[in-house]
Amino acid sequence: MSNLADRMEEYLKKLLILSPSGYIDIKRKELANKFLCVPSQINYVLGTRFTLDKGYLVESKRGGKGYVRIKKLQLSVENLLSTFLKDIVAGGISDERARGIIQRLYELKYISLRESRLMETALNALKAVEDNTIREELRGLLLRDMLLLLIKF
Amino acid sequence: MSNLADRMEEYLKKLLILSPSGYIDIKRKELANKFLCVPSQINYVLGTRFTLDKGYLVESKRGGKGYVRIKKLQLSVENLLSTFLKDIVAGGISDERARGIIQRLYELKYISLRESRLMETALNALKAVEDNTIREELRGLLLRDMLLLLIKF
DNA sequence: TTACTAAAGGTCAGTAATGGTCAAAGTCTA
DNA sequence: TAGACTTTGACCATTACTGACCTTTAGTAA
Repeated sequence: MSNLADRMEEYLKKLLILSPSGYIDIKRKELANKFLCVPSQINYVLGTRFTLDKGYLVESKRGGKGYVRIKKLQLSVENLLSTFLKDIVAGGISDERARGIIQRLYELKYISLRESRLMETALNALKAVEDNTIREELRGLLLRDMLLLLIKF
Repeated sequence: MSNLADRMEEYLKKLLILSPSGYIDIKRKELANKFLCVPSQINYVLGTRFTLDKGYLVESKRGGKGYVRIKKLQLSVENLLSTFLKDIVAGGISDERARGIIQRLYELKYISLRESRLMETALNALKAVEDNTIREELRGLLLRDMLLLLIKF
């Protein structure tokens, strides 16, 4: 029922959980063979599911003895928040980045699923704002205030 | 008496009753084929028969392996919410009324303190929007989407 | 060293597979 | 027959997947 990309994502995340080192090394071609697809499909999955915003770091090496390494980042909530707040205060913030932040906070159990969805919904509503610049600013404001609030409670 | 839309409604409701999970997943195109109509007819049926007011929630995903999920809600607080929703959809909503709704939901223990604050914070951020009319609209959108979200989770 | 080769992995544009929207046309019904 | 409800179809948006072509690296023969 589910598609290739979803199954591959699930597979890789399972491997990550089982890995004591916190990262996994894979061979692009081997994985493609295992899932009966072209190698570039791996990049699609990595590019859509294992982004930095979602808390993953992907490194790779080409050529002989090449590999793709997927690492799950472990950051403390404090670091996360202060980094993000700095970014935000500096100006606006992209929609993608904002969502990444929310996702991370959820993974860190700092906010509940419902809270994370509420925040995402608030971001969504901003799509209705016509002006690009204003929207970015508003998004920054919104996210900052919500984060500050979460710190308080 | 028995037009396409009615027959399709009946069919889907039958499926829902038979589904242990409380929801069903369908393929828009397949269903259209089964009923010998254009795909958009499915959207018409969903939009007229499976609305929130009637206790249904519809979610979907596009692209390969996409789907349309229809969920039957267990009514209770949902009733209350849909009442609020009707008000909101009618146009914008005042800041006061918005806060009133949030307060009410908190009192009913439908949302936590933290959740209520998050929602209020989101409303606050809108103060930065200059244009009065746009602000009202945006507030309506925002609150509506957040309430819809709460129903889902 | 140098140059060549094989073995990786990366990019990107194109295609396929879905579902969504909206307005116009058709059909019923009070 | 006006207004409400249905149905259709053209056009749009999103997500997944593929393949041709490109870049990098390790190994090795000269």
